[in-house]
Amino acid sequence: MVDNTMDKRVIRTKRLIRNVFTELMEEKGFEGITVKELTTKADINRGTFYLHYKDKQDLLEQCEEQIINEINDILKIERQLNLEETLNYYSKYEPPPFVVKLFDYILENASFMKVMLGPNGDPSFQIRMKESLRKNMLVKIEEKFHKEQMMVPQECLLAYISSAYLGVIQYWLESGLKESPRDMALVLLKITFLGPLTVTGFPNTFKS
Amino acid sequence: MVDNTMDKRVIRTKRLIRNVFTELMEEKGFEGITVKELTTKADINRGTFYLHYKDKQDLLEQCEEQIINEINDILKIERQLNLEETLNYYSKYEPPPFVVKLFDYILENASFMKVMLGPNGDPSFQIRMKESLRKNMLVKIEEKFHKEQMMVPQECLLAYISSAYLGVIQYWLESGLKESPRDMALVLLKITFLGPLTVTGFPNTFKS
DNA sequence: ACAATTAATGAACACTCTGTTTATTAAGTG
DNA sequence: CACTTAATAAACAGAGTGTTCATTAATTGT
Repeated sequence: MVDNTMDKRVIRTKRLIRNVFTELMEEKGFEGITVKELTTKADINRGTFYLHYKDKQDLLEQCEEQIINEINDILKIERQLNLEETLNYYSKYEPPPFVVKLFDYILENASFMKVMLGPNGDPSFQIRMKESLRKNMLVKIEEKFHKEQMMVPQECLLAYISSAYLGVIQYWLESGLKESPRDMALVLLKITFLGPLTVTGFPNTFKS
Repeated sequence: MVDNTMDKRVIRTKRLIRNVFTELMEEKGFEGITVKELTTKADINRGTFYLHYKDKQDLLEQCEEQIINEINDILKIERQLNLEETLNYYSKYEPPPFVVKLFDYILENASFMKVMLGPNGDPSFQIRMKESLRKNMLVKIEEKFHKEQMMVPQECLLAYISSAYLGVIQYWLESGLKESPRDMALVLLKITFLGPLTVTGFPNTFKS
């Protein structure tokens, strides 16, 4: 537990640990990881691990903390974007830049994100991701609307959208990142604005 | 590992183990549970645990298997419901019965579901839930539409909707189950058919 | 370039939990 | 009531944990 982040040895060791940690999470999940195996695979002394982390839970939390902070930064920068501006982007078939940036960032950290949001991942990390998405929602509902004029409870809608967004991110990671960040941002924009039913192309007779 | 499910003692012991398991999952998560503590809290001999389960992983899987099977049964019974029929329900502001039944079942098993879908839960269980939802989707996209007429990749839309559904279920469990199963089913129906933007009540000028 | 600093190592420690086995006790069965 | 079998108690080796300490090696600032 030292915070001297300047020393080359510390940087090297921490990077080693984190890389092997990601691999092992993918392989056997957090439960299945032992500090012994982790350090053996990273080719460092087991005692060295405890110089930097309290235990493997602490390692997990430190990794997650960094990612969540960086994602919050991306979403925060352009927090001012309101619904009209977003609609304006949509009318030009152009996704808002901060959504593209989010997908760019996920792409850069794909291996970690894929593991943490996958079947061997950490559900509390998924919840924190949804929390970030909700606080910086594409459709900024809280500021714009009063609860009364909503057709469903506001909390339900926020849960719906933020979960849907995370789900699409999970699909993207799981299916091999074939679409571009820009395309993915457009997908979210389209489904959210047009609605799931409309994007299927089903002739929508009752809506008016 | 015995399958004599008739004996009163077996039923009692298994029920004890599962109840304490749910409590401990809530408290400290799967990682934090030890067979020792589990059996102490359940007031049974540690050896007895191994008479019924290979290890705690096996216990988790057996519990999940049962729930997933029962949910699949609920969703399968009415699998035949097609989009027109669902739209018909919607036009009468009445949710399809099988969606209400799903929420009824979740309510009955609320403590287990809340834990497994919460921050200390099992992400692979969440994935299996989404899988069940996708296979028996309210909007039965696969049968009804060709991929070409879709405005976004079909897989993305399926990920979007199934994740959104699960997210609303998670919200419902987390927020104390205040709404009725029928109300929750209606919420899903509304958001999915009208779209997230429309249900906010925002004047929708560009859609036509 | 060198002395000072400190990260990394290797070995050892007591401790906890695991999964299995054995003989014995107690409960449920027909 | 006799039979079957689930539950118990105690013991076991094995594996991983988190800590300590003396030693080695790498990095830093001057």
